[in-house]
Amino acid sequence: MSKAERTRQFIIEAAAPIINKKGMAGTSMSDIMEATKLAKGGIYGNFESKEEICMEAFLFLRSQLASKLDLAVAQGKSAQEKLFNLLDVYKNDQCMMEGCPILNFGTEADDTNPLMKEHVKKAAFSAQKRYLTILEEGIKNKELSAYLNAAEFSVKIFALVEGAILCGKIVGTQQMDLVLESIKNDFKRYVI
Amino acid sequence: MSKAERTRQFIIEAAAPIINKKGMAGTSMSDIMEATKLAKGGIYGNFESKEEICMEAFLFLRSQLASKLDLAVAQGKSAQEKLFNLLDVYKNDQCMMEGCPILNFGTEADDTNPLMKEHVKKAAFSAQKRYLTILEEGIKNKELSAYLNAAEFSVKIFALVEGAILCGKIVGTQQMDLVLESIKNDFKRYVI
DNA sequence: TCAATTTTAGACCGTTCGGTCTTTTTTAAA
DNA sequence: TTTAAAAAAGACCGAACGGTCTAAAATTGA
Repeated sequence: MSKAERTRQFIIEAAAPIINKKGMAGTSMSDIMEATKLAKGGIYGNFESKEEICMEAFLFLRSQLASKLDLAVAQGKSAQEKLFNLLDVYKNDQCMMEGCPILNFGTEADDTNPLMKEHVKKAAFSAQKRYLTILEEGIKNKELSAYLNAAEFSVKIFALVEGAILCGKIVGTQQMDLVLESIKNDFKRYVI
Repeated sequence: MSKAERTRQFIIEAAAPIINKKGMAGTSMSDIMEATKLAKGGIYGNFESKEEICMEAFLFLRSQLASKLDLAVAQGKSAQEKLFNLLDVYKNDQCMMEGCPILNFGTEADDTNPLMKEHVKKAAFSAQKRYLTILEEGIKNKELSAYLNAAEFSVKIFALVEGAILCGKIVGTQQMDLVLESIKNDFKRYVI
């Protein structure tokens, strides 16, 4: 890994939480300069534009979150454990309190940035896919009722989780926890 | 209504959809000047700052949406009709496609603008309250099971609706419709 | 260790930002 | 219709914006 590659990665990781918090339009290059303690040249030597940094920041946040979620899922032995572990990441991980990048970047990019929107769309699909896999395996293993429509339910869980995060940001964590709990209750209806 | 009051209102209504779409940070005064065909002086004679315009824009969008929802609810005769009418506003009203102001302003304001956050919080509460009233009346009228926890379910509906809107923006309207339908199915479980 | 190369600093660029202020125009009461 | 008051125009402001470029510094292979 060359110096430039390391610096590039360092910039991405320093900028990502700021952009996630303040938004793409709301984050200035000087914010990123301050966070990295780098001068203009140090940054623009590694990136073409602020937009490129925003892209990479999103991809970084997305894969960072994906890793945490995948790990949580992997540690569950049953479908229920897998799903509940996953939901508990949202509930407990304070690093997550900056907010879900899908929610943050998605609401900002949808009308302004088609390329970013496409990346967010992919991220949403893979989040849904993660739910889907848990549910389908649960059905296959006879843990869950075959009457469960896994495809639909995975989208519903996704919507509930994103809605829960919004509740958490705006109203407070009690509401977020309440919604996350309701997902668990919905799920339990299908446990055999 | 004085000239100034009319102009003020005109600016708010012209700026609101732009701010809702591009975000507060992403909308510039020149965007607003272009939309209103007014010069700087015409705008700053009626507002102290861009932030004030953003505030008023949010309050306008919020009350505009509230009116539509309240009307839809009022036209329903049963609890089920009321709720379904409400959900159909989100499903059908293309004016709504700009996105829910609670979602748009909420994700941007949460870390940056405490006053705005407070207004969004109030809006979220009153949205939940609208669901709550429908549910509580439904229980009182023996349309809905007394076992329904109206307070919790109203928060869950709120989260699902906001999640549905996000799905609609990022992935597509089919997913939004799917989630909105799932709310109806959840609700039906409590219909007596 | 040294020289070629890569990487970073930071002065600099034009543009756009939000906001002010004086002048002109429009409004509206007499 | 006149005139005092209110409202809008648009030139102007300093600051901050994203981005460039050259010179200095740090890295790296020999």
